[in-house]
Amino acid sequence: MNAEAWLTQLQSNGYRLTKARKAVVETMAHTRSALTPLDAYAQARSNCPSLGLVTVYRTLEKLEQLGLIQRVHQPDGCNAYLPHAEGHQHLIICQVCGKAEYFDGKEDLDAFYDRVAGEHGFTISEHWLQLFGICSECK
Amino acid sequence: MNAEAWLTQLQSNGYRLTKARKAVVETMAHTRSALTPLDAYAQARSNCPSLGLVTVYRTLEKLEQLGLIQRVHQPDGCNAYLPHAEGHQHLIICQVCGKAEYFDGKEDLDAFYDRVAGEHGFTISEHWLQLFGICSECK
DNA sequence: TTTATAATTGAAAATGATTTTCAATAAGAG
DNA sequence: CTCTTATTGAAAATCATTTTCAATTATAAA
Repeated sequence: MNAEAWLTQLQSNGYRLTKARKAVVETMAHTRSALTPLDAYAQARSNCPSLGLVTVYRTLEKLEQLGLIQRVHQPDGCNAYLPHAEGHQHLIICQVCGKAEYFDGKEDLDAFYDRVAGEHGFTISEHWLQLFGICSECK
Repeated sequence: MNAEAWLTQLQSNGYRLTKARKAVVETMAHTRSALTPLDAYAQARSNCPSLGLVTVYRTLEKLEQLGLIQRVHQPDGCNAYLPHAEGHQHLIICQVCGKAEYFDGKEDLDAFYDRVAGEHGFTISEHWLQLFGICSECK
């Protein structure tokens, strides 16, 4: 998608552009499904065979800190990452192929969240909404 | 809450009622906040000082299989458990004291879920909705 | 360009959570 | 009460992740 922009972002934050980092960025910036460190490692090694798993962990950590990727929680694990989408905080995920898409439900949900929060006497600071199922291609 | 019923449930599934199991059941059945294995271990040991952490893991596994507890995913970890609530699949959780409450939003949300699923060409089999914030007591 | 320096690397060791192994114990059927 | 077998806790094993460290390499300065 915008691997170039990610590299620029890394560089402007004082990080050096190495072959290993470029390979991980390339992988993460283009993925359509959430990748675990091991997934990213396997894919990125085709661009950089000498890549070590440790570097994948370190790069994912930096990308998350810069807000370029985000951790995705799923029934079968919580250590996979997707490109972060600004203002689209909800996810719909295919449990067969793993494809993840963001959707925005702000208008529909905010009033509902407020009502629930009020009923329980809570002040809400964060919310998670994720739908799991099967995409049209996997049906 | 219904620790007795949980013990009956365990027994009728062929499991023996031991002091260690009773202590873990007592803890999990009454908790108002999600407990990690270590949390449950610390609490249950006041009822059964000889209790081992391994037995906590084994008991939580059985309780989950029987549908008496469920795993709760939170920003700071995904290995905590709450009593399972039938038909109330949504959670609102206090990030200060950890208190968790279920809420039912079926009528409000099902149509929305259907619309999103349709727009993305998905068939939905499961959904997660969780609100995080601060409860009235912690404000 | 070349050089110098400090960030980055991959391998190996360390860590921390969870699981497995195993001999001793104890629940519960008879 | 006795016997059988599930269950126990401790220790060892495993697995994902993090840290350590000497070697490498990106990049700023000469």
